[in-house]
Amino acid sequence: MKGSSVGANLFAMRSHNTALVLDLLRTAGPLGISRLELAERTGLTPQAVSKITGRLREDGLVVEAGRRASTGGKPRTTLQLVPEAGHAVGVHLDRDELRTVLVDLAGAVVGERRAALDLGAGADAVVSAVAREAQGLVEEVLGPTADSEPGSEDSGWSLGSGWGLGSGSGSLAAYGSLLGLGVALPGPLDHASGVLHRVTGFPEWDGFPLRDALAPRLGVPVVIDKDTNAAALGLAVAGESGSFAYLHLGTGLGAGLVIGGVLHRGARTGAGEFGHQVIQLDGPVCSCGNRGCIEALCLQAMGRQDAEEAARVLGTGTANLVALLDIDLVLLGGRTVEEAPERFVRGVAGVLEELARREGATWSPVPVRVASGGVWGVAVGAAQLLLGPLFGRGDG
Amino acid sequence: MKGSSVGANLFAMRSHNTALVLDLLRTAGPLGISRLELAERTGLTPQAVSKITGRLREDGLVVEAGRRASTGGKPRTTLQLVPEAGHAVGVHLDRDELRTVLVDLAGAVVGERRAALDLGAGADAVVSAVAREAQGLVEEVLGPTADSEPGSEDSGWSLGSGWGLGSGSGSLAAYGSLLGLGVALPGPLDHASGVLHRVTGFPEWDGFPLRDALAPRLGVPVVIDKDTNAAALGLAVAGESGSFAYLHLGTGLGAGLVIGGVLHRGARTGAGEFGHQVIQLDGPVCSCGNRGCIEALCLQAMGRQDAEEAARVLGTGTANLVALLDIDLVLLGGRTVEEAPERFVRGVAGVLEELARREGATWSPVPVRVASGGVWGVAVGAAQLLLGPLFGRGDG
DNA sequence: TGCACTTTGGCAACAGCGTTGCGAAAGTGG
DNA sequence: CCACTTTCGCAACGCTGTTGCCAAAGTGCA
Repeated sequence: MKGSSVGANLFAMRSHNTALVLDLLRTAGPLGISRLELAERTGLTPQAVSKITGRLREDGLVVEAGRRASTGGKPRTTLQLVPEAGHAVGVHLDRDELRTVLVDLAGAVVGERRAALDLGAGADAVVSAVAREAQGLVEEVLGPTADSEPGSEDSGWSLGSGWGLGSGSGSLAAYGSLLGLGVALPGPLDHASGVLHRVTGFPEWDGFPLRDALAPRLGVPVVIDKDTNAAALGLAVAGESGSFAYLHLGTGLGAGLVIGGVLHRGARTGAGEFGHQVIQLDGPVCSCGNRGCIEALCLQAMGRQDAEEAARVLGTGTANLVALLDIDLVLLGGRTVEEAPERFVRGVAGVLEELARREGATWSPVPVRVASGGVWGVAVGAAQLLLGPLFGRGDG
Repeated sequence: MKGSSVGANLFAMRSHNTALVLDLLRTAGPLGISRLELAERTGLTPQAVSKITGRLREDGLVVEAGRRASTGGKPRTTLQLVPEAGHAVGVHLDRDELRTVLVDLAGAVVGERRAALDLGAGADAVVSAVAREAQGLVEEVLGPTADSEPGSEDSGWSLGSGWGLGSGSGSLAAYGSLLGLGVALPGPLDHASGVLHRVTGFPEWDGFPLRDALAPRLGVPVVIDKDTNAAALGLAVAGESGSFAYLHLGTGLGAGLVIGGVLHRGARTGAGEFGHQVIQLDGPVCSCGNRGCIEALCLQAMGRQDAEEAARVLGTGTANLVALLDIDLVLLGGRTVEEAPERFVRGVAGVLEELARREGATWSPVPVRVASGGVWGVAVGAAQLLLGPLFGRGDG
């Protein structure tokens, strides 16, 4: 579990640099970016960038897009990511609904589905529903399986193949551009092993190996994570740089932490436990059994229709978090926030501003914003569990 | 400020692998470690390890130490770090005293000094005192400057030279093995620029460029950091692996966070602000102007001689931190802890155990221990600000 | 005592990485 | 039309870790 206690070799170096270049190409979007600009921003020499982008072009991930205006010499040729060269399915498994998206390499949502779901209906029913939605969405957007075209389409290359999952089996294995499927859901779980722990309110899920139940059935890699982590990862990939906290107000109250551009999961995927931070010693009893948790105080205030107090409670907890980690930004999301975004932003920002004023801080207070992505944010972030590693985000 | 947005080249790869090998050699201690064992633990091939250790031996950092027992073939040759090949000075600048240590490459303290000091005596006096103590300690332990031996001792190599600080100037520049000096002190400060901000209780230090005041005078690199960060770094280098929090109870109450083996400073060296976490909404007024801070509640309880309550307050704040970051270990240190270690350990551990019990946790509660290092821990950690980068710890 | 066997670790050749030197390509501007 | 600027690829290079091979240095059995 030590940070980077593993030796580097040439392959690792190439992967690192390739991911760096791909990430810049992705960020540049449809406008493209020139080789020299890539060189400046990575610190690599122009020649190294040429070699790397040459490989990417051979692999079909990148194409030349156009030319910049000349500044007195040969104009720069811009390069562009080929979005359809890679896809990932993202699934947001919530207590009462199932949102599924198909995301391309550029991070664009190219298809989405929504279905009602009862998390308490049992493992078989839920796993089947996820498989059905994912398969349906992929077929709808990417068309029928490539198998149906018998001509040996030997254009050489595909991102999704060769994952050693018994290729050929599984309903989605034939889609060459499909990297896999990410599933985001609430309860405590273990990202590394893909096993659930005590999904709150649904004891029958305790210990269920969700990843290993889905992967063989679909024939593509599956990654699972907490909903808050997925949303935070999605925001990080979408362009929020540095260190930030994503606070999710839905059925519960959780956080996703991105520290230095990297999602922080903790040793047991337990990081981000925000709702049960105690900010009122001997306060009201919470559903978790403890007293004075942020969640209990927040719910109590909301029950009294006292939105001001709820925002103050949330703000105090956020101020603790901001001070402890010295982060740059706070993003709010989740159903409850979507209902009255400005109120929560103002409430939380108010507490942080007062704190900064009181300390006579030399820095301006940490900004508070509503997270982009809306109700689909978690599903998109789930897809980024597979796309992120290509760009050097996450544990790939 | 993005994590690792910089391209890697062969030099970077070599540095990384060399640091990895050096770290394992350091950890192995005087017993030594064989080339094959290094290969297994780094994932490098034996031949690569042979090349790396060959360079280190040429540079005088490593020597062959002995042989292991044979297991049916040629016995493994063990390698050992040469501790005296590198040194660093660590300074703990506290409100009323100045502790200075000289640490060798293996992390052993080879000299220490303690002097009374008044942080309010003004910048000149304090800077002079630091310079005097450091210079005195180095001369005492390492002997008179190498300059005094005119014979061209061209054994080739030295860690400390060539730092581009106008070599030759400064009283310590002539010690080839001296990597530099680390200074740890309480107040808010900026690690990157080496500038102090509002050292609590001493407004005259606001904005003082401590690093740039010391470095030219001593002629060696100087790094400054918060006392809690230095102590945490020292513990990480000393062998505490994974993620942990170091809680320092001295004049104030602060924390140092090590996440995944790496010290987390935050964007403005502000991370670890623990004493002013609010855990009692509308609680008693704190010196910081806020209400219900851990520090205020703790001091209040201590004032009532209520050590139980103080430990419970500390435990509650610690439980918040542990849950938020999902860390593996809590270490306690500082003068107040040294006075009654067991009481604090039991108090904090009690809160964490109760929490785990209430949640019916599948994992055992996070362990709580007293930090090794005692009252010299901060000074040793300050020295590790310079030694750590050699072993891949920190921003070197 | 001798010989087969095991294990270590260095030498030499190698493949792959980014780097450097150089030149062709493709513009601008007088 | 030509000098100049800038981009970017080819070829040679230096350096990295890797592989194949072999000497060195032990153990264990006949």
